[in-house]
Amino acid sequence: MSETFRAPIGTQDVLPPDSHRWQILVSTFADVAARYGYGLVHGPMFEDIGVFLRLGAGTDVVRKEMYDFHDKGDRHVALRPEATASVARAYVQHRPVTPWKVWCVTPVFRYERPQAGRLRQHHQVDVEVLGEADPDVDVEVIALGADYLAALGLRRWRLVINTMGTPADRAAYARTLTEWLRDRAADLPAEDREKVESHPLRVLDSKRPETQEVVADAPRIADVLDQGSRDHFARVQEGLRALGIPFEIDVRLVRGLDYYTHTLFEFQSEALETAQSTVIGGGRYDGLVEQLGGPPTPGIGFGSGIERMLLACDAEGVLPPPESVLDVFVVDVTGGAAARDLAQELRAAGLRTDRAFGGRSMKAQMKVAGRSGARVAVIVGEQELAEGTATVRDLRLGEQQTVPRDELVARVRRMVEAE
RNA sequence: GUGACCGUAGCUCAGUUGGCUAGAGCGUCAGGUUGUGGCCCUGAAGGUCGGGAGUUCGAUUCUCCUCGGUCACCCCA
Repeated sequence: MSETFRAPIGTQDVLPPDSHRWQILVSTFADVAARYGYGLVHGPMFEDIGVFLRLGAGTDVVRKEMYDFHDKGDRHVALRPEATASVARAYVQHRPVTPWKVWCVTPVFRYERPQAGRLRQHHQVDVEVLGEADPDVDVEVIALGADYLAALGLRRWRLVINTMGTPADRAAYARTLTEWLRDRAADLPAEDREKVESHPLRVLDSKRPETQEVVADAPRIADVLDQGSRDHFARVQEGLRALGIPFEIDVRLVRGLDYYTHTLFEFQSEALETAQSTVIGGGRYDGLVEQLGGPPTPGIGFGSGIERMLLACDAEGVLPPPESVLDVFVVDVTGGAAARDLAQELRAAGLRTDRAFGGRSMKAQMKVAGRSGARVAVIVGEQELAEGTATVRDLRLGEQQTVPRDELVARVRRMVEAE
């Protein structure tokens, strides 16, 4: 009977004033995306599960982390485990003119064990460009990410890039690597040994030191890339250098989604002490649209976790302290009708206004007014009510004056605007 | 999915070698003024000591299970 509930494991409520910080991130991202000419897209938070299965059977996100279920019409659907597949599906469905440059904000669901910087429902801002294979697009997308970090005021991060080449390059490399690893499997920890046949690339970026020792002189992807892939990657590096965006190449950077081709990149916060430090991650996915039933269409994009970016912002102390969300607070000890009417009048004039309810004492109402952060209190007592006036108090200076009602809005506005 | 640590009021935490009505600070609410906040003083509300089972004369304190939290692995934003 008195059972209580909490937010589900790995989810969180975002309440004021913290929700304000969210808005800062999203609006900052929106500004940057607009500066690059990207349009906003909204889409369903769930899709036919087939959309996500195209991410690849070797992907944990698909294999074991999906929130999937059968709806009342027995359709097998899944909550978004990432944004790219949904956007690609929308592209196939609507066939917009290319290059299609879009961004979105979306919740993302993954059935994982939560830890610092990782949730079962988190939120991402995301950009995607479909229909353009030019390596300059890779550069633009990465530059957009760097500008986002800069706009937030973050300085302690590094950009790591790598290339997977074409799907053929990738497959060839995986074969080469498997063969090479087979001979050394005995030296690998059991967890990584299991991946030799199934996901050889994942052995490369294992965190285990024993594995890193073995893999140190493994064959490199660069050794199998075709000329086109080499040229593409070279052009990306050239672009980043030209734009003054510092980066490092990490030949062991793999990333978990199977659909990546050519350029892969991650922005990692160096201010975060946690194990999860990637704040932006993405790459090119030239085969994905085709796998979703569309025409051969190149694509590239990245996702950036809002919660994790907030952790990075905290670690660098870059977000401004929350400012007051109110201009005026109306105190009325004559029954509340005056507060009701004056508050609406002030709001109609564009002033951010709140009031006390419940007919509390003036002292109690003043306390709420003080706590509200409003610059001005408008006070109506029996005296003001009788003479058609209101008392206007500057809560910061502690000075007040009684003015006729028809001068109220103008007076309050002047005080709010005054420094 | 695996492992470690943790679980006392809304929040941050005391506490008892197992034993009378479980405490503090902050917060909330009400007073200290006849119409006034931020400081100060007083008081009040608020906890089945996460839940269940066991050991015991007796458990918030010991054991087990479970749920939840945190962090790490895995994986990823």
